Amino acid sequence: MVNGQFSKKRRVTIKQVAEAANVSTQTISRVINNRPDVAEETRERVLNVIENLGYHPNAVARSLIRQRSMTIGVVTSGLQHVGPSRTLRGITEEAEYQGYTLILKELPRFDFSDVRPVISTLIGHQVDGILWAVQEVGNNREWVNEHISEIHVPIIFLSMQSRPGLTIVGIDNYKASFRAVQHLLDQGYRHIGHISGPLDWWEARERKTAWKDCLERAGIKVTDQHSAEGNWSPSSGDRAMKELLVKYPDIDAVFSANDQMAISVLLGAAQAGYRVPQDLGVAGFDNIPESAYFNPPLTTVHQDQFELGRTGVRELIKIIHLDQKMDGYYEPHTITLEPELIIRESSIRRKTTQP
Amino acid sequence: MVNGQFSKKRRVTIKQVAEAANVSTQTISRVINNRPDVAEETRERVLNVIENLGYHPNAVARSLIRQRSMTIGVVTSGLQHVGPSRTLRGITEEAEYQGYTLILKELPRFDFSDVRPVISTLIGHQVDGILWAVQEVGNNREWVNEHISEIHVPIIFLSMQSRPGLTIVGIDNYKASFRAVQHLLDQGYRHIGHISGPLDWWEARERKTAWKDCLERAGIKVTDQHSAEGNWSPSSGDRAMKELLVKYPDIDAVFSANDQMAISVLLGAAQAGYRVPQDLGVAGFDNIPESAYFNPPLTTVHQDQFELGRTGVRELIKIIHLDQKMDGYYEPHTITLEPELIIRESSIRRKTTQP
DNA sequence: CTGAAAGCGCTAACAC
DNA sequence: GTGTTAGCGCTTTCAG
Repeated sequence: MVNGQFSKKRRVTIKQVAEAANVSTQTISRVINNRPDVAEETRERVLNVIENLGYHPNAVARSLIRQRSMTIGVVTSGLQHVGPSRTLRGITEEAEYQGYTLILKELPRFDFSDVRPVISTLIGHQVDGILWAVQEVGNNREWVNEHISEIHVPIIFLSMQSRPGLTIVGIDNYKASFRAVQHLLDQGYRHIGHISGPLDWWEARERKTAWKDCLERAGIKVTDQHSAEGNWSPSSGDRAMKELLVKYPDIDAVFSANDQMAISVLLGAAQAGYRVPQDLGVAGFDNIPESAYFNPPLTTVHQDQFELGRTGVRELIKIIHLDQKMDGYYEPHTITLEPELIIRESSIRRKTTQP
Repeated sequence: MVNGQFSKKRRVTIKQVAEAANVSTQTISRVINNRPDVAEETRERVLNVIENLGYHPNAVARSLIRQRSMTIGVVTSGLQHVGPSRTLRGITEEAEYQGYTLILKELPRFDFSDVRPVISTLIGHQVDGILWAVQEVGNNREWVNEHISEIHVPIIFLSMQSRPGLTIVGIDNYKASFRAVQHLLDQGYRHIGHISGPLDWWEARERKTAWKDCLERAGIKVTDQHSAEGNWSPSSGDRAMKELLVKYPDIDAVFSANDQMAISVLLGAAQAGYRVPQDLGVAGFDNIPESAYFNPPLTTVHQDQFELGRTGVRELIKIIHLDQKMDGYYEPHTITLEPELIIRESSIRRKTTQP
């Protein structure tokens, strides 16, 4: 019974096709694999039968005998956020392009650390490789030390701190943040506060450290009074902004660790009577599509998460191929993509006017 | 060679475990399937061996013999957008909860209609069911008429127009939009313009029709001058807003078909000297997290896409179970989730003040 | 160019 | 409680 009707139909097998076409299963196999050694006439007859019977080669049986599945396991988390889903978009596109099918697992939380069942499922499904597309949060990488040696398929990590023995694809959070803060300095802002992401996130720490380093290099002292911690959400940004306005009254600019919190900075500034960018410069991180239409349009860091996903898949497949050929030594390495600073109104200080 | 090192390790099979534990493969099978008919002592010994050898049951071989894979094929599109990815989040969670693994395919465009290879891949991978989580756009459902009968696994569609013979889970776009426009009327707005989504989208048409119907029921005449078409993006919202301000100078409210375009309405209004909500009421659709922090906070329709995904999986698995038991007749049906109107500042008209 | 035989890793059915 | 046999649907030899 299927889709409302009883369906006695069973799946069509290669054997049935063979019988219908009056050849052996071997010949069918040759046809569906586009082998050259089939008579043109036979091929056409077989293709016809395949079409008529609605035959789909059984990828499961094929994986079993070939010992490779043309399948990649993807582990992600937080798909409701824009970052992870843009990355996944890049992953699906590149995988499709390369003829790989994806098996998707989402962790319930970023800092979820009981990854054994997830890995077990993926390996059980005979994936040819694993793409770990979960940001490094808390101790959610601890399992790597213990279990990486048991994983006998190629694995690549996205967005994590570089460490020996692993292949990682990431974005240069530090350099990008440094550049954003430097831009605020260049515009004449001197009291630049920071709204960070949750500091158990590696990326949030990178961005915060860059902010601190950049200011200190400019001879500006940085204390705890100058930053507040959010959790990436607009509402946390709202709280952090209010906190910052209280504990850092001299503030004349904010570097927010993402755009969603930056929008609350803009709203909070308006409510507190600050004009942006005259009284308060604002810069964000992510370049979400809305950021160009914030009031005023937001200066931000564009990180190409789409490309991150694509690159991850591309590198993984390279390793899979090497692995399958069993030749050559493969050196784990870290690939870092360069984000770009997008300058918009929120940080362009007009000629200082006397209030 | 794996993860930087040559690895001679092959995958561990049930046979190797059996030899190491000095029992037959059958017993191993019993243990890994938690069958009761195994001596406690034997079970423990086997579990130990499994742990030591790092054995993972081969799901591929298992699917082959059991003729079911505990796998669901998910087809999606536009993961870079918030809607599809929130839906996917719901899908992954419910599937995980029910013990199903997902095979993910993303279509390159919403209106992509060459779906044969996608379906072929999924069926080839022996999925137990298919969840079609792509919105209805243009003629991207035409294939259903021709090919649905060839798909002999249960399939459920998300977010599409109800049609006989199919099981569909969707959100009541019409009712929700009607309610939003009614709310604007209740607040005293009378010249309510609409920025629609792209009209080849079924959902965009539903929202627009509801806007029109609601106004006409209130005795207000609606013409082409009163609406403009966007493509969901903030930049298209910006263009549409500018168009609307020109061709509908009396406008005193805007119902935007999504929040991303609504943000441009707010910015455009500010730039044109309209105060929101006094001079211009604004309502959106989606309730993205940022919308509560727009300036001013945005009245919008909350649609629970997360629940949409969960419900889709739940229904699909129900049908899969029915299908596998081969009993009872299953009546295709349409399930409609009710969105909720979230009223915020952007549409609450204060006591009318004389300018 | 085509076919026959063997087997991938697992489980259902049936012995014992 | 445990083992034996057969076979899921396909591809890989190897013959012809």
